[in-house]
Amino acid sequence: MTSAKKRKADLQYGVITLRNVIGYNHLCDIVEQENAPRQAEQKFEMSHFTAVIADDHAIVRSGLKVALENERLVDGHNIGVVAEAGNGLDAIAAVKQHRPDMLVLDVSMPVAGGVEVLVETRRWSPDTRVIVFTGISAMGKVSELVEAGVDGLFSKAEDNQDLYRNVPMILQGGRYISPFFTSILDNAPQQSVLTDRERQILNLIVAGQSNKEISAHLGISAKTVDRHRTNLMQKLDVHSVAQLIAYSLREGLIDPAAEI
Amino acid sequence: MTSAKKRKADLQYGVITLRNVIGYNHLCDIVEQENAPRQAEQKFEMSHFTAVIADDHAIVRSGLKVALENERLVDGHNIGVVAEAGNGLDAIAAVKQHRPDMLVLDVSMPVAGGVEVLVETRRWSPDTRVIVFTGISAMGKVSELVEAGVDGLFSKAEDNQDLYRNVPMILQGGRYISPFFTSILDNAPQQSVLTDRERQILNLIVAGQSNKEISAHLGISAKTVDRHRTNLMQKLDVHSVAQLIAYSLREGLIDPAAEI
DNA sequence: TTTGAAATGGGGGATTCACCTCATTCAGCC
DNA sequence: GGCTGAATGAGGTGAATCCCCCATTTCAAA
Repeated sequence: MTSAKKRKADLQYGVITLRNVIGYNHLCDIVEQENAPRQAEQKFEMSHFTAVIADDHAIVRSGLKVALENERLVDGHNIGVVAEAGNGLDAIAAVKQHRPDMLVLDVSMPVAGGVEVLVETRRWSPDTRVIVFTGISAMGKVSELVEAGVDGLFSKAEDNQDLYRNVPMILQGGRYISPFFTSILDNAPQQSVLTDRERQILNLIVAGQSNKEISAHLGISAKTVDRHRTNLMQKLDVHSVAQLIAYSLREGLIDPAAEI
Repeated sequence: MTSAKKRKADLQYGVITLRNVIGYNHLCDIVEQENAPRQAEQKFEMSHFTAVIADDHAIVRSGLKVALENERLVDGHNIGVVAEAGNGLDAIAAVKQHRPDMLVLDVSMPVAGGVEVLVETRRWSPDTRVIVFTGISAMGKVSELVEAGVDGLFSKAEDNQDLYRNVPMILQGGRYISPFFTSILDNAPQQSVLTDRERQILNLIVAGQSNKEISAHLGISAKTVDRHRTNLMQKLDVHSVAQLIAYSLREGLIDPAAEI
């Protein structure tokens, strides 16, 4: 009971958009399922695997398709790409329909992001191995993915051989995070030292709201917002709104394309 | 003479990094060369073309290589990829060495960006047709590329058929900007209403510097910086640093990955 | 049960920001 | 020569920021 409450708190302010899209009670259900043991081991003897590819760039999808279906790259494994998706919703639909052995996923996609697709895949097709192949390096997103239980995590900026070599192991139930990302996680100095409330207020600050506006929005005193702001800046070692926003950008906390 | 001076002014503060890397007098020389007529017509009868691919993601390079070398995609044209580059400097080196018929280029690359590679290519291999294939949509970068005289401009977010279909025409001396980007250029409201100095100060503001720091950096009074800041915000119709940064991000004036 | 972390709020002060008005210099243009 | 636009700089005002001080309450962990 207490652990459920804690989990609830952990998810509450993680990323605002995520909470708005599917609701955080729903999210808790997903985490319950995700923590249940998976039965991927029964596929040990199979030689043919199905895959779904989700990336907003067609050139990446076609490149991945060629690479995955060429057994000389992914050694000894016969992989067939049964569906491609150019956005998050299409990816979720494809997973529901095909329930593939693996899903290769980008993080930044239109309509629904990689994290949403990951948790929805766990819900509708828990046996699907989810491999995230992305160009981002923002610490926030990376830790989100790992906490959500991604099975494989590879960077587009690195040599693809790392991906091809580890696909068989992941298909057999293994889990692999590329050194590119583990070093990002290791080098995170204070990472998630921010409290839920601080994270929430950071989102409103970078949205361009003043202390007064934030206080009205949250129904608390402007002085309290100021208090949180001070703690925030001390923790992150920045000394102005501009630096605060620059930090948030690097960590992927805000969406550059979002309107003010 | 007057037009040359005007061009000089246009380039002076376009993007600070660009000016720092190669110097703006050098840039003017490149523009002179770029405006000179090209002699690509002599290749009308050739059946084999050489290409260099530059993209920081290996999966995109391999996908492009497969697509370009498949004559069913690029109809009737035999294209051979003679070199690949994962960053801007490698791309420039490859162009110098191979002087290819075409260069397929991404905009956001490590070490040197797509615009720098484009102007350097014009300098060292003026006959090379430069095709930019990118995922960005920031108005600033797009207009920069068009002004620099890119031969083809295609979006990764759109259907790749548009690229494949137009490569032969571009190889024969044509020029093609995808509708995806022309609509971005058309919808630009006021674009370059900012003066050179204002653009420069905007860059320092979004870098997190205070008026005092900026005044010290530029050797002018803090009051003058304040003056520019006020004009800046009036022109862009924003009322806080946060909104200012959000604007700069949308227009691609700053690099989200840059350190403070 | 104590301890501590987190959220809440208040007072105050130094600094900076945002936005006025006004003036000068210097370049290019008709 | 006069005009315009850009850059420069001064003075001032009200608001907001940044950072101290202080306190209470709640809740979970030791």
